[in-house]
Amino acid sequence: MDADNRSRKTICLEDLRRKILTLELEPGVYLDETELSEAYGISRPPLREVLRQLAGEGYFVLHENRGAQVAPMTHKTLRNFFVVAPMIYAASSRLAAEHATPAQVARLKECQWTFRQAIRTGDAAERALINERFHSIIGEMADNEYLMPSLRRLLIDHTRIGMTFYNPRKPELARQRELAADQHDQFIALIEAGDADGAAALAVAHWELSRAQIESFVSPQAISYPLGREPGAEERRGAS
Amino acid sequence: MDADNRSRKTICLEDLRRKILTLELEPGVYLDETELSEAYGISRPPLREVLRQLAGEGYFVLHENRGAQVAPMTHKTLRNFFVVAPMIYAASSRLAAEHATPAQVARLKECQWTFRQAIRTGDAAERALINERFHSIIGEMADNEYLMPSLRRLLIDHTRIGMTFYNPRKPELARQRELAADQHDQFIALIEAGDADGAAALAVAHWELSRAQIESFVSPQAISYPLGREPGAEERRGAS
DNA sequence: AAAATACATATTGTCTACAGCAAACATTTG
DNA sequence: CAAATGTTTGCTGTAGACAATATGTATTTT
Repeated sequence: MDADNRSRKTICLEDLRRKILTLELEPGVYLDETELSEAYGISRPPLREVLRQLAGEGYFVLHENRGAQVAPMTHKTLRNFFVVAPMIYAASSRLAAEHATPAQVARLKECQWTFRQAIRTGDAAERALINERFHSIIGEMADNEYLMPSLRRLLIDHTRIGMTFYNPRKPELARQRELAADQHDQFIALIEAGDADGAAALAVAHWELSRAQIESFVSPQAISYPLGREPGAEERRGAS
Repeated sequence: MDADNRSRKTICLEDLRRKILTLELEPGVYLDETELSEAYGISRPPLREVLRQLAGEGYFVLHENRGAQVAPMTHKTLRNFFVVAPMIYAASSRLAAEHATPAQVARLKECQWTFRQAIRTGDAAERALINERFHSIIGEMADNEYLMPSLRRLLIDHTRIGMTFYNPRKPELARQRELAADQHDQFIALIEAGDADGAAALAVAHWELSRAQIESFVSPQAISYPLGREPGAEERRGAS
């Protein structure tokens, strides 16, 4: 029945995840069940199941009688993210180094190879998705069902934040991406060597790189105003 | 329509949670959708939505074409739990002390009052549920959507483990419960005072109490065999 | 003219009936 | 008698039709 062996329901699930991660579906927007079910060629009951599951994973917020809203990103969201991310990332990496199986390491290497490709040829969305998968695999290596839920939630918004603050005009981002990719290689080496402390430390460093990148967008360098004109004066004039 | 203002679907959701937390539904068992839907007076599609959501929260594991299985508890489960719990509990308590609102503190106090009652009059299941609620409220106080998923998952199994290793024959457990209740009072005081470090430290202490209790069941004190008879000799004789 | 209420419309929530898959049992054949 | 295959039964998965609720608009009343 399916060209793929994946069912249409599974396709729907994965496609919605992808669209949310890449911001193709913007945070906060409401989706129409009928439209979606028709788009994926399934009826509304299974679609609603999919939405419930994705709500459980943090992709959607469900409002009674109001439908499914793509998980919004507020100012508080970003703050909370910064507070928890390093702890969970470090813990995941540590456990990954302790528990990773050879098969998982192979998968991680393959993913990293794809990531290198994407850095050069791919677009921002593709890079973001592959990066998400890389860290997802590390999460799976950690093999801890109590840590995974928070990690999953973090990766969703880490990916979306990365997409939000992406700007193709900034050439220094390319250098930072190379650096990130180098750190990925180090992750693989440390995990393969079973170096838990090293992996945890690298996770923090990797996080710092990402954080600095985000912060450079959130509070960018001020432009130098001529003479002593008040910052924001133009905006006020334009708004009135 | 509803005697309660909660819909029957909500009742179903909450009742399944309760039954799983109290081990009324044992880990690993498979549930029949038709039976359940009839029991709660709803049809199968909304029931399936409920199951999907609860699967997302970690109460169930869904197997394709095989139905819903109450989340099983293996040896690995327990190990993983021990590894992650102190970190997440400490982090939650710290953030709770930093962010708790007066209204939330009031709710926590009310919950603690109920807990004290339950220690004397309630049964094991009631105590377990109220304890779960107490720590859930602390989680809500932390107000961090990235930390909450793991905390929720931990509380599910913490509650179930507590029920598993409960034995009404052990009088020293009553003393430990009093101690736990005292620590709850300290939680309230520290959170109200905004003492983040204190709350985090108390979380670790509270965890240690719980851990010691669990461990006393997992590896109980050996009985003293008369003379030099080999441990397990009886079992071997019986088995052959 | 403005506000409130009633109605119409669109969307979510639910139910019943059917289709598909899997496991267990019976039957047949080597 | 054993093993393999066919059949049956009971469950999960899905579809389409119906009910309920919320929102927006139009009309009426003050």
